[in-house]
Amino acid sequence: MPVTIKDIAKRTGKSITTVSRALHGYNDVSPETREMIVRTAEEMGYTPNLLAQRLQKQRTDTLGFILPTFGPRFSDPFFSEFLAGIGNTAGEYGYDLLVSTQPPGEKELEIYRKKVMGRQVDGFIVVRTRCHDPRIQFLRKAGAPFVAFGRTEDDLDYPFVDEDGAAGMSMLVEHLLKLGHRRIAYISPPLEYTFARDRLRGVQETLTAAGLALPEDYLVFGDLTQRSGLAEAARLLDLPEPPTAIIAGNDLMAFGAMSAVQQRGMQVGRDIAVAGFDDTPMAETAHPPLTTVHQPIYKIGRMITEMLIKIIQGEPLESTQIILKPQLIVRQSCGE
Amino acid sequence: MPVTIKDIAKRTGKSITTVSRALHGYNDVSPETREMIVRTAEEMGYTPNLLAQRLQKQRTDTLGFILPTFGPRFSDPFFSEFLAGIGNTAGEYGYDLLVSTQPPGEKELEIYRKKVMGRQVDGFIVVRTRCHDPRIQFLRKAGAPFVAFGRTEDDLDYPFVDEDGAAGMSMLVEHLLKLGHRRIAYISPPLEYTFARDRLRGVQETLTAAGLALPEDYLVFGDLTQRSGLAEAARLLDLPEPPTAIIAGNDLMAFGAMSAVQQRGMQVGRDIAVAGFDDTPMAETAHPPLTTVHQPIYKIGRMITEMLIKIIQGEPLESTQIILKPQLIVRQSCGE
DNA sequence: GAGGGCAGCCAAAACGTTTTGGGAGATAAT
DNA sequence: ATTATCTCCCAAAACGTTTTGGCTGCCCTC
Repeated sequence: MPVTIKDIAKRTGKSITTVSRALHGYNDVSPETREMIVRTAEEMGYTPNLLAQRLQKQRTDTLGFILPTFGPRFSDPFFSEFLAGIGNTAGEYGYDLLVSTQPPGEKELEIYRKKVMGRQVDGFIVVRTRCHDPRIQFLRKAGAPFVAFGRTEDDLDYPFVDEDGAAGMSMLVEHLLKLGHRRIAYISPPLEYTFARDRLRGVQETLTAAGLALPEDYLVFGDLTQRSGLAEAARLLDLPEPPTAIIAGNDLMAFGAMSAVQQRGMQVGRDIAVAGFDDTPMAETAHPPLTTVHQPIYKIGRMITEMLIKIIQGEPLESTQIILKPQLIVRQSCGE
Repeated sequence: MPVTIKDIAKRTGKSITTVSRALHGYNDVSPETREMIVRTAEEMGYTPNLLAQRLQKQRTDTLGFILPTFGPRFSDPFFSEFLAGIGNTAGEYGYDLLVSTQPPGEKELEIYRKKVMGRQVDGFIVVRTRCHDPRIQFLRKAGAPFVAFGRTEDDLDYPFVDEDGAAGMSMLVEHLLKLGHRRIAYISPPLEYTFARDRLRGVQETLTAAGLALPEDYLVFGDLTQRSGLAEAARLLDLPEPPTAIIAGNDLMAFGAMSAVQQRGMQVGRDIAVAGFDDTPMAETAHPPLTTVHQPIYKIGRMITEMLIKIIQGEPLESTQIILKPQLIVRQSCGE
């Protein structure tokens, strides 16, 4: 049996109220009584029952996060880092983190519903926003606090942090153009994701502005995994007129593309340029080091968590919609 | 105001008891009443308050998992996959997953204490066991259900799943010996981890059995990151008599080692062999594909979660201490 | 010596459930 | 006509807290 406040009351001969108030530092308890209560609490190894506290307080001090897993062998360095960001921040502010893993789809919304309406979490962190995201529509309607990583295409007013993916891609394409590339291909993430559209738009607009275009067979689609990056890059390389540069919509697919190039005995950075997006930790230590667009993933995790906590606590936010300017990281995978 | 069972009682004119029992399918409620109650509950958008349910039931239906993050840019594909395994399994069994991120150290135990004693979780999943692991000692003493991924060196009786790291390394070293390598170096994870000792032992014993030894300058230590794999491999390659094969204690460090080799203009698999351990998804799509020892990470996550849930529910386990036989995955990073 | 103010304490309600231990009324068995 | 057996229902306690709205003495002040 765990020891409760009632046990302490009995032991000290004080009332439940007094014990509770003593432990919380109210000033209507005499110093001696407080001291005695605190001491016995410690002696008896008292730990408050968080469930009871929360039920009473009507707050859970818990943040919800649903990790979009795709298939069993899910492994995305992006999310490890993001999770570290929100986990550490939540911990610092005294919040817990309730994580569910769920592929997008049918049951996804049901989880959000259950957690929110069952008052299991105070707020949600939503990632990988889709163009018309049912999760955001639901959370808005339910009046639940949340912050999203990424925008939707519906013109809704809700708090989010996002990176300017179009600008990032634009910088990347400019860089490749400057290096003399004219045949640039793009491996896009699925277009249901808003960030995928942004990035694609960045690629297309910049090419168009340079008097080029993104030919149909230079635009292929991967599912964000390394494996699909390899497969799609292979298809590009096997074209009658293969590209001289391949941009992938995220680092993971870029790594796959690098492997595809190398499998053909070519050298990345010399024979063909490969670039990614995200700047995951591996980009730096890959061979050759990957030219990519930096997203401060960990920091974004922190920002989003802090925003969410402020919203929950009713504090005002300086700005509710934040779009970060990307940064081009030039390494060796596109040559000099 | 969320709608409660009391509201339904008022609306239907039935008692709170009856509403609760109707919603839970007890058979002492007439079919008509039940039907009516269920209908109004739905109409009113009732969702049970999980906090209240849990307080009453004295069970949280929540599993705890503390993710050991090292530094802000934490990103370990191993844990993504493991997390997917436990997350999905927990979800299937109706359990929630409470995740904390915490570097090993001081405050670590405090978190375990708070979650367990505060009755916030029904049980814990412990990973990256250390030789004398204070977490395991604590959980045992507290009588909290838990299952560990990995053993300790204390001879304690507690449920765990582990892979036979020594056997795995043994197979790997045998493989390299068969390929003719005699100068084999090893990048070890920190020896505070039990798995690191196992793997090192496997390397040493197999080399010794072959009449070789692991010279002192061929044994270096990394911190499991790709970056440290690169740095340590660089040191090995700069030795007056560099090794012809480098084994890394995990895949991530092996990737770093591959980069170090390639940076020196050498070709992995031809000029020098590199091998890893874990068989993370990237091993297959790396260039060259990495020879490594397979750990069914996702499946282990599932197994551990299922074991923990059984323990919590008081069901008997077929076996409480499981040691999996490893599997050598030969790819191209060690040549033919 | 009445009144005010203060320090220190506490009973009871509340949070939203589930479960216990009945109890009323109808029907069936003796 | 009594007893037993159902069927359907419910009041109240319990889970472990926090908070509200007191109360009791004591000391001061006039």
